Amino acid sequence: MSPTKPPYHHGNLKASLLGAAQEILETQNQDALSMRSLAEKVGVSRTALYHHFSNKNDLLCALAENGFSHLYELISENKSHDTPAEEQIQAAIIGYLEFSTQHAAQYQLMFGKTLWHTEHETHFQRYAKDCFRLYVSLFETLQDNQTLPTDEPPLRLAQIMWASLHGLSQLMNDDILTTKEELNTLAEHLLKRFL
Amino acid sequence: MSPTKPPYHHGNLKASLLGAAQEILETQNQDALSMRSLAEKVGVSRTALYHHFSNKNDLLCALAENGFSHLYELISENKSHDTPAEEQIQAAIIGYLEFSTQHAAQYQLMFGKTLWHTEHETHFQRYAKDCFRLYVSLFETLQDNQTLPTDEPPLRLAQIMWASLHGLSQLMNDDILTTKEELNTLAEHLLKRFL
DNA sequence: CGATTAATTTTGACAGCGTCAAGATAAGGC
DNA sequence: GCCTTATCTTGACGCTGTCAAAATTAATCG
Repeated sequence: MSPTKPPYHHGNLKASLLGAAQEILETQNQDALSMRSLAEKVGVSRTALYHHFSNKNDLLCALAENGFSHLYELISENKSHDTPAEEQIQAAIIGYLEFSTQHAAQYQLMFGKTLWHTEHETHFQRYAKDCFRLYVSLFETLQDNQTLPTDEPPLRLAQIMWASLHGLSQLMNDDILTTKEELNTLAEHLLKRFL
Repeated sequence: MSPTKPPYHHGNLKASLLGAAQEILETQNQDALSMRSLAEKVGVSRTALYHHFSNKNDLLCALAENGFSHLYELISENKSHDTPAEEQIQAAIIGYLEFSTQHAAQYQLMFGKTLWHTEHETHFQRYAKDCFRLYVSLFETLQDNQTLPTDEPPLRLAQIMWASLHGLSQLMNDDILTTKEELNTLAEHLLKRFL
């Protein structure tokens, strides 16, 4: 019947689950995402999920990792472009804030304590750190360009910038900052402070 | 027997509950704080709490408000002291980070989406905003002192500073920044960037 | 093609959660 | 001392994540 007929049992459940979960995150908030509601949305029984994710935390990790891969591409794009250096960092800031505010629930997940407070380093955490390393290298490039001051190591610059962007994102997503305009002017001031 | 004997039924449950809840937040994390476990810890039945807090959210608001009052005093102290202006802002930064990292779970609560994403403005939110206003006035004073540059309105300065501190706090509390030393050096760099 | 193995999904169950309704208890005001 | 009112308990409901065991289906091998 359908062009992409599910091959067996349900079909490729894992992908469907991730897609449906993402959709819940986009349209509702994080605690609307329960294993049971997700199962129902996809049309399988409550425990079918546990053959593809060992537990809820595992599923959340996968979703968060998708988020970091999104961020990874965003940073990559900015690096490869042949745009002026000053616009590059501007684009990085704007891009970051757009991502964090347009995918608020997913962003919350990516930086939430749930996935970071673990005994051993997880695959997800390694991926996230790779993402941050790429971010640091962007700052390195911009220092070589003389776009950014070189009085501090690129790691420090990147850390402070990330922390500031993270703080702004959180305040925005938690409705403590109220308007998008407020966010934009703050982003501008932040940029000015760095150049 | 005891010098402060509980006057009736259980005693002053509300205060006991807040105390016990605070203790859970200090020693464990936020999701260890359940209405039922709290009731058991204090020695009453599950639903006794609902005569003092209309629901769990209400209890969390009270805890978060305590946190803001802590922050409020912290800022007040810095303002009243006759210390040099430059040390004032340094103390404000250090004090903020110390509070946010030493009371991580409570801090999470204070800025978590749960308490901020509401239909109408709550008492808790009004209190928090008062706290922020005091913070802004600190920046105002420091601009009058010529300690801080006056090219931007104090509100913007305060917002960016708060966002940066908030971001640092979150990264630290979520174990994304790993060491206290890293936090301290970042705080120094942040201060340098503002002066 | 048929039988066996392996992957997948379901049903049933358990403990924990927040919270409502109804009843029990005890304190304070008259 | 009675009555009102505040306080607390027991019972219950629906929700959650997750385990064990059974059932179903696909893949594989002879």
